[in-house]
Amino acid sequence: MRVTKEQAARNRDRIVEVAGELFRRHGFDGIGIADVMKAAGLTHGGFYGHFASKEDLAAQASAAALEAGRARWQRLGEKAGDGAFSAFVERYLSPIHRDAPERGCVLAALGAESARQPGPVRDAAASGIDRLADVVAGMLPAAAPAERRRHALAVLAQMVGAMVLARAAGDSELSDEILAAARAALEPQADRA
Amino acid sequence: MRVTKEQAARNRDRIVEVAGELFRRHGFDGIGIADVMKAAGLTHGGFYGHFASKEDLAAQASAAALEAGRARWQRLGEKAGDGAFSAFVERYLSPIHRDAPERGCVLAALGAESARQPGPVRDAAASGIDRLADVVAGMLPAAAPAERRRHALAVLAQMVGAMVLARAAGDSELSDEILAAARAALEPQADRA
DNA sequence: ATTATCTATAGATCTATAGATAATGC
DNA sequence: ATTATCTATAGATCTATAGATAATGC
Repeated sequence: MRVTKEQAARNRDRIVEVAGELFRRHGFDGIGIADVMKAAGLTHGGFYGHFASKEDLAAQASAAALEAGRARWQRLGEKAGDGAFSAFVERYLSPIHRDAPERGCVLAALGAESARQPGPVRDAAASGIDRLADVVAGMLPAAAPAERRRHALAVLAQMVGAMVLARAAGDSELSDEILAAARAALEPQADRA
Repeated sequence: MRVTKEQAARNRDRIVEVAGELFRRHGFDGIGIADVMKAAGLTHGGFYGHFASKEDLAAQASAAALEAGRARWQRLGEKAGDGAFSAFVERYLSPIHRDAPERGCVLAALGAESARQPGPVRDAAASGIDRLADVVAGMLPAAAPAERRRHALAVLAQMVGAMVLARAAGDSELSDEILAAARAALEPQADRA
């Protein structure tokens, strides 16, 4: 039953990864330790060798998924050059993102719930917002730093809110309408003063 | 133990009301039937005389709280006249709203979770978004109906997203920064073409 | 010998129901 | 007699732990 130290480390990483997906899809309270471990191909009892508690896992899974998202957005921005902001808006506000929350933005999937979680989970969310705002700011037209920061936070809010509402609207026509409305509001801002 | 028909109806309304508050504060999965009934001053077992299931209560509490919010926003708009949009933005994006989710916007508190709930709860959320967009549209500068609708949905998304992020950011400085950034982005739109 | 994982379970909590109780409303 | 509410509990689920197992790593 025992595995190598390297395999144990891989198992741990895998738990964090599948937990990130399952929490995003079902919410922190919608998934138990047993579900996570089963999805990772391990047994329930093995969990506490890797993590102190469910809260501990929630904090680590949040932080890891937020950082993975930030890195992906940054790569997208670097690849798209001048069109970075438009490419980002198109990608974020797509039906594909809406329909796959488990691989999408942590803030849209778990933002409201994170606010109710204990310290470490909240801290991960707050730090994630801060770093994502920096990435967005890098895609915006040149401006004074303070204005750029404000603009980035406002953009981030609009995208997260549009995704939350589009998902709440289910598979109705309204859902597509919300995504289109936010895209229409955001895209002109790619070359705003 | 038995009460009058009128009192029983009041009890039922009270259950819906306190459930709306408790769900907004703790999430659908963060509150049990026993908690709701205790807050309403009744016992656990009495619940199923009023509702078919927890899901049934969640749908009714969502619909009632969304409608109460819509009515309040509409009254605010009528009272503020030309300054309706600004007044609405100021009120919605206030620290007071952020710190009292149990009396605040259902979409910001439960939007992401509603998306994962069964049919009736989701339907209530979708219908709520639709009606709230109408109220917001009524506060916006005159324009072609289709453009007004798009604009209203984009505004709603930005406000809901800002509130979700401000709550996730906890009581950090970042939280106030997010609210201020969204206010700065929204208020010029009161007299946009 | 150490330790990563597994089996099994304790203890708490949650939804839902069954049956008793007692006051309303015919 | 009807019925709104209460007491009590069944059955499921969830977090966390204890002790056993077996393979690694000294």
